[in-house]
Amino acid sequence: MNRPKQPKRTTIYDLAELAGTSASAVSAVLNGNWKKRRIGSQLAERITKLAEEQGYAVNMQASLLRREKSKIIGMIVPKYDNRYFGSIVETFETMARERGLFPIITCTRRDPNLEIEAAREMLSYQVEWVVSTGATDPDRVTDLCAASGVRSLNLDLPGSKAPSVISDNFSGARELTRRVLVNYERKLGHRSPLLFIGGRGNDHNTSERVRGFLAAHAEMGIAIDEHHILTCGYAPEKAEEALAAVARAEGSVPMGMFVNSTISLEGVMRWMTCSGHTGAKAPTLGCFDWDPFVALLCEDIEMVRQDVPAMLARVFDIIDHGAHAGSLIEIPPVFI
Amino acid sequence: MNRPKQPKRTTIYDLAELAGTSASAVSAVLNGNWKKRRIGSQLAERITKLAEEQGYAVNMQASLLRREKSKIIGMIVPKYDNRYFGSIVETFETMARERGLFPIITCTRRDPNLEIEAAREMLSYQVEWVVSTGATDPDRVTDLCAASGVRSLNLDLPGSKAPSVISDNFSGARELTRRVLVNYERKLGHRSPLLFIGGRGNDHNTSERVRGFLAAHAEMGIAIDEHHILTCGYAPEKAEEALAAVARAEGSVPMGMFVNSTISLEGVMRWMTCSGHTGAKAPTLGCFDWDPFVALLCEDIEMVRQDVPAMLARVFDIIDHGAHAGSLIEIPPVFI
DNA sequence: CGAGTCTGCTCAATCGATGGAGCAACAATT
DNA sequence: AATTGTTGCTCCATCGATTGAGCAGACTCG
Repeated sequence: MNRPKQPKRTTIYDLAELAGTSASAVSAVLNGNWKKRRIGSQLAERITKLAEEQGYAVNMQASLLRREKSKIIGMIVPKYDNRYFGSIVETFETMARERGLFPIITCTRRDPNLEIEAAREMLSYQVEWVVSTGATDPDRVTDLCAASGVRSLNLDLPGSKAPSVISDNFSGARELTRRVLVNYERKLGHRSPLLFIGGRGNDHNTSERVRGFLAAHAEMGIAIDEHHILTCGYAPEKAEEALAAVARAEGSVPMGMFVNSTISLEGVMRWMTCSGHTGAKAPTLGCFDWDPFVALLCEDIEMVRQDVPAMLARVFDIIDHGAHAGSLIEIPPVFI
Repeated sequence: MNRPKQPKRTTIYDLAELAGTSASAVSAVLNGNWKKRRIGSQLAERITKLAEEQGYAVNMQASLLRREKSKIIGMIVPKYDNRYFGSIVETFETMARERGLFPIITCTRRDPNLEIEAAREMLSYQVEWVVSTGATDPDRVTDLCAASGVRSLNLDLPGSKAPSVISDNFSGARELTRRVLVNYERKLGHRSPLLFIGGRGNDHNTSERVRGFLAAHAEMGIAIDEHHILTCGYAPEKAEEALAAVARAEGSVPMGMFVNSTISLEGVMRWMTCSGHTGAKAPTLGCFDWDPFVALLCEDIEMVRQDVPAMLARVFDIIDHGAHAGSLIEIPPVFI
């Protein structure tokens, strides 16, 4: 730093004074429409240089207050603790920036109140769009946004009042179940129904995956034990406890499982480790989600990878070109 | 929605008109200092109810423009693809909110230009602090911020011009190395030097970890092969290639390794899988970072977990109470 | 030469919220 | 009755950038 530290930030008025010109000329030059405003190129250059020297940065608050569009886009996301949401956020940020939008992301830790709180805060920042990812109650967010004339959009979990982009849970789950059933038969020499674990029974994704799970069993003529559909929630502890409970009640646990997310898988694996179901005694697994370490380290698991790039491409397609309020776009997940 | 959709957002002027009062009364009521401004409680209540009914949300742009402090705090983060950065971001968000700060987070994908670009953008939004996490060139960010009178702070990787909060890499690496050396001896019946892989040779964390790695070897009287310190970068592919290159050149690879991050570990495991170093032939591993699936699935690995809550506690301690510009705070990582 | 056009700029209102200053109206005190 | 104090509000300048309107001066053309 060769300049004395400013007590206040440099403004266009400071630059105008330094350049011996007016604030509006400075503004026009710095936001690029000086040609339209017929500012001479010499003056433009002088102002640009001065701005650089002074380390000038627009005051967005002032700029946005005056402008009609904020170019800010908000995203609500439940957690950062798995690859799926991580890549959603990273892709979202990148794609938003490519379009000249400024992304604001808030993690709501699966707390419905925080979701609303976060949405409200985003509205205060004049966001143009709110993307609710995996929201517990997306329609409430949509209502809140609509009341302020802000458009919204659901990702991962659908809502009824805004367009939704989600994975094709039914087809993905059916295919995943098929594969696990085949693996199971190959390994143990006989057919047997799988156990479904993880997720919330009343969320769309989980119920669609259960439907796919049941369809695959039906296709292969395998009867299912309804007690083995454990939609116990997403937290690892829940899955761990649910399996332990089944083991306690029935003396054993099915040796083939459909796990609804990597988060639940963490609980399943904890249970496997604690109860000694490892190595040869490890169950045949399928997981509706992907993690690189599991893919590398786990012998007997089939993973579906949700197609995050395709999902976000659709999200921005809707942002750029619109969609019907209740439309549901289902993106096929990828098998590796 | 029982109200017609507003073409424009509700402002305090709209509310003032509806309540038959002035905008300043509305403002005073809604930002909570109506007692100081001697607004009657009946009017206050009426305004509050109206605001609720109309779904009013302050225009932060206008509010911040007028106020002296923005209460916005920025964080730059390299990636969202591992648990370490994920929990940094999640903890940061939570702690910022607890203090009434609004967090803005940008992922720079380890691109030095994006780091500067992101910092510049944050300055435009009048952030009060910028936290550079794992930044390639943190001092450049600090300079940029200082030129606008904005304070900054480094996390994970230190800089020389702003206070830095990092892991105690030396002690952590020394202890981790000791443990892996012991595990190796227990498993194979003899002592042998480990291979170090991952990270950038010229970054502070990596060089400190190498120092700890060497110290542990020296303590135990084990000589090291300098060719086996592979600071090949962070990307998984780099680690994979580096190991393949050693195998090609020397015919084999040391059966004990110190891996510098989970990202590099991903590459190491890919190499292990591809080259058949699994099961009994798997190397004894240590990883300076933690991942739940690795911890559960990998037999022969020792992991250090960086103490994210403690690190962020110190970060906010500095934000709340200050620290010297160049101070370096080292947080001991946790062994599980 | 005067009217019209073009160039290069400045003026001033504006966005919405905030807060210092001030003004009625009424109560309390001397 | 005159003064002082209190309550409950309103007025208006302000934050910094943007933009429609407008104004000199130079240049063009019939």
